[in-house]
Amino acid sequence: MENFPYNSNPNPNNGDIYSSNFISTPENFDLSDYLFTGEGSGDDFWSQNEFVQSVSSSRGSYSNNPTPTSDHHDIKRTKGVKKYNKVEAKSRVAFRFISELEVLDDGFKWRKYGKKMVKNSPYPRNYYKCSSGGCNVKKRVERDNEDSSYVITTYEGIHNHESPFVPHYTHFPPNNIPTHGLHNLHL
DNA sequence: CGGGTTTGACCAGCGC
DNA sequence: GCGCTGGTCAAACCCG
Repeated sequence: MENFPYNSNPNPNNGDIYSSNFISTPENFDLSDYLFTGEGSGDDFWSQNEFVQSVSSSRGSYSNNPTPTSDHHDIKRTKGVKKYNKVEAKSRVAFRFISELEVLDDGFKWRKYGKKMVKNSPYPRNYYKCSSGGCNVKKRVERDNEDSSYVITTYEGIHNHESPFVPHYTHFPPNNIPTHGLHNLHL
């Protein structure tokens, strides 16, 4: 934890986003680079459109580049590879911040399960799963190929448990996260 | 020895 | 159909 200045816990199940220590080094973290994404089904916490509007309208450097991967989620699997179904949607949250370190210590335990070189980027993308049993939250970590001082971390899913390291804060409704938090905390 | 990391392989989706 | 790309698995490996 001491290697990373932010105690950011993006889990919408707790209120860390509103906690005073959510951002402890504002000079390194531009909240307008702090992205919320949802799935396209419209039934989610935040639809993709809501995300684009609420974030890109204020600045949104990634508004034209929302999390680019296919929005599918595991339902069943064949040999070695999961099959996906868009019907099952999960929330997704993306952060973009300046850091020399690529691993954001967010209070959860993550197990790395893959590393992949991605097109149009000299930097690999790393894949992590929450190592807590029964928790299917994943995150992807990659460097911004346009500005390697930035690290892009994308969380997918919602933890079904509390952070083992971060105290629980007051509950907040997920619907309140995006614009409200952005504007209140804008630097 | 248990848990995490590395890395090659596998598969699905997509564009052509 | 084919090739490319992204996401995941899992065996081997590493480390405390």
